Amino acid sequence: MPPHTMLTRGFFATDPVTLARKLLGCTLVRTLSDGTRLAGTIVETEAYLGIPDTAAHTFGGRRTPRVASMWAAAGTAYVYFTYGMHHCMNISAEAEGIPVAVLLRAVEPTEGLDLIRANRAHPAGTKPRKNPLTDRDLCSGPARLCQAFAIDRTLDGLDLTAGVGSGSKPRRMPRLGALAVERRKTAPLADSSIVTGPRVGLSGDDKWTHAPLRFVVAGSPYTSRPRL
DNA sequence: CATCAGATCTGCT
DNA sequence: GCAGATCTGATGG
Repeated sequence: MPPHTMLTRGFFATDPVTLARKLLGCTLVRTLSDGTRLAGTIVETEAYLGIPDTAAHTFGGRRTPRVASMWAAAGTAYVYFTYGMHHCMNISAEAEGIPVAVLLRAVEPTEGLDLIRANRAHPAGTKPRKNPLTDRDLCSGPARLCQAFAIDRTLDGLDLTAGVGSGSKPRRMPRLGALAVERRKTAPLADSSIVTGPRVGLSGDDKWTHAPLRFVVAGSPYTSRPRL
């Protein structure tokens, strides 16, 4: 990916609600070790507000090795494993020491469709899928998009800005550019084309459970369920 | 389309 | 031990 299309640290160094909105329409890019490029347009995000947010992994100031990336500098990948078989990818926001992040919930795949389909049809170490997949089911969910893009814990802690801009050092620097976000070529999406709703999969029942912290591109058929 | 059980593992109690 | 920012296949309308 040409350097000028990468997002800088400054892009991510804002509050998670702002970042969740700004990320819509940007391109998630996964470059495999053999150079294969997988990409998709981000169409759904969720903001997690950290210490006061009962639904956030860092609620109450929790700071364990697993959630270290949420405390890291803006633009750090936070990839966690859950339900015994799924990965989910977030991008940390705000400055180092402020444990907030944005969960990537769905993308519209645009490059590397053949491999994306293969990754979803027959995930590594599992039995091949029984039923056929439609294109809109390829990346319409946080765990689905990780499967499609071969994103797992080895990418946790990666600096998505790859050193562009100023800021602190990344926690980890494995394969440079293995994971990145490209900026939108045009202006950010207008508020009128962003629909909000409550976050998905929360079991609580407080103001955080129902807060409109989920953001989707209006009318996109590539978002997850429940549709807004 | 809606609901539901099962899969399967990590982190924390 | 147990709950969890999930997904799939099956069943019923």
